[in-house]
Amino acid sequence: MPLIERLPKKQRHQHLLKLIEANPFVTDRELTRELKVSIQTIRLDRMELGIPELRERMKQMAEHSYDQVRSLPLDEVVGEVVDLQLDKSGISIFEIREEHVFSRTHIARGHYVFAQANSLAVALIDDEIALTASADIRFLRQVHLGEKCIAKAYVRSMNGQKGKAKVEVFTYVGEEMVFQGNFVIYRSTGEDNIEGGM
Amino acid sequence: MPLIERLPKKQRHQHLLKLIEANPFVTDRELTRELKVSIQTIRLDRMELGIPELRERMKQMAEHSYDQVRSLPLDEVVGEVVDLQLDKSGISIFEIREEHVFSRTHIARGHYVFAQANSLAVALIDDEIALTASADIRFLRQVHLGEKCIAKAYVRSMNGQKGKAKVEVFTYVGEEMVFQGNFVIYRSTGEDNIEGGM
DNA sequence: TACTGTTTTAGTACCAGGTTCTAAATAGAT
DNA sequence: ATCTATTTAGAACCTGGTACTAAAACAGTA
Repeated sequence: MPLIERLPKKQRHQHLLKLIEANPFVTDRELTRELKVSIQTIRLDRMELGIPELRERMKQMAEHSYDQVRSLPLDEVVGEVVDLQLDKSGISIFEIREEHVFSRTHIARGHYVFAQANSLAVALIDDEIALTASADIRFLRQVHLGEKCIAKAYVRSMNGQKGKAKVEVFTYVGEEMVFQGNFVIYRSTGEDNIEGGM
Repeated sequence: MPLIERLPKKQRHQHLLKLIEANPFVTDRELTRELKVSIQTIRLDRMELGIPELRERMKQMAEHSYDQVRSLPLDEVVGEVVDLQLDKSGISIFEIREEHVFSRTHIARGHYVFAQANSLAVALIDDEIALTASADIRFLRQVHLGEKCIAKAYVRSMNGQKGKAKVEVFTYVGEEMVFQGNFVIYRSTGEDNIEGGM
C-alpha cells in the first residue's frame, strides 16, 4: 500500500485532461506518444476521469453545435425579445457578459449595445425583409459587465408599403438610459425598392 | 437501358437528402427502414450523392463548432486591421460569412458592418480608453454573403487630452461604398471625465 | 527476503458503423 | 429473349474503441 510517491498518476491525469481539452480530437494512440504510457493506461485513466472515447466526444460536440444551429435563427436578434407588438413597439433584454466587454475595462463594446437596438428595430417591422438604412445613435453612459440592458423600441412613422419606417430605441440599465437611437428601417414588400440597407 | 420509370431512384435520392438533412445523426441501417431498400443501396446512394458516413458527418460538425468557438475570442476587434496610423487613419478588412447574414436573404446584418466600423474607429484612437459616444451612420447598400468589406477610417478632429475625437469611416465592397459613418469617440486619459460612451 | 497491494502493460474477443470489392439476383425496355 | 441498369448479398477489412483476463513491474512493509 504505497502511501507516498503516488503522484505521477495524478500528474498524468492532469496532463491528460489538459491534452484532451487542448485537442478534443486526439485518439488514445496519439496520447500514448505524448504521455509515454501504454494505450491501456490511457484507457484506464479516461475511465477514472470519466472522459468518453473520441467518437463520443465528437458526437457530443456535434449534437451541441446542432442544437445551437437549431436555435441560431432566434439569434437573428441579439438579446431576448420579451414583448413585441409588430409595427408598434417591442422590448428586449440583453445581459452584458464577458464576451461583450473590453477585457481591460469591463465596459461593453458599443456594437453590442447597438446590435441589440438594431435587432429589435428590425424585428419590430412586420415585413418580409426589413433592413436598417441609417441610424443616429448616442451612447449616454458606459454599460458594464453583468448589467442588463432593456431596450424599448417604438415605431414613430410608417409610410406606405414601399417606404421607410422610423423606429426610436431607448436602452436602459435599471432607471438609467444608456443608449438612444433613431433608426430608419427599409421595409421591402418583396420588390427591389431598396437603395441601401442592412 | 430503362428510359422512363427511372424516377424512383432519383426520388429516393431526394428523400435521402432530406432525411439526412433533417437528422444528420441517422445511420444507414435506420435509413433502410425509412426508405425500404437494402443497406447497400443506401450506401451506393450516399456515394453517388457524395454524402459522407455518419461518423464523418459528426466529425465535421464537431470541427465546425470547435472552429467557431476558437475564432470567437479574436473578436475584440471585428474585422482584421491591416493598416493603422494611430490618431490618423486605419483600414480593416472583414469578410461576410454565414454567421453574419440573415439566413433567409444572405444579406449581412447591419450590426456587423457597424461593428467593423466601430471597432476600427475605436482602435484608431491612441489612448488608454476609447469609447464610442455617438455615431451617425448610413447603410448605402446591402452587403452579401462572401463579400469583403474594406473599412477606411480617418480622424477628422481631436480636441485636447480630455476631449472627443471625430472619426469618419467609409466601408467599401470593391469600388462601391456600402456604409458611411461619423463617430464621436471619447478619449479618456485615465480620468473620470466621460459622460457617456462605449 | 518474502508478502501484499497498486499500477501498468499485454493480449484476446467483441462491437458499431462503416469501406471496398466481387458477384449474383431482379427489373425494364427493346 | 436479351441487354443493361439497378438492387441486393456477402465476405474481408478498417478505426477506435469496450470488456475482460492475466501477467508483469513497482512500492512499501513486516
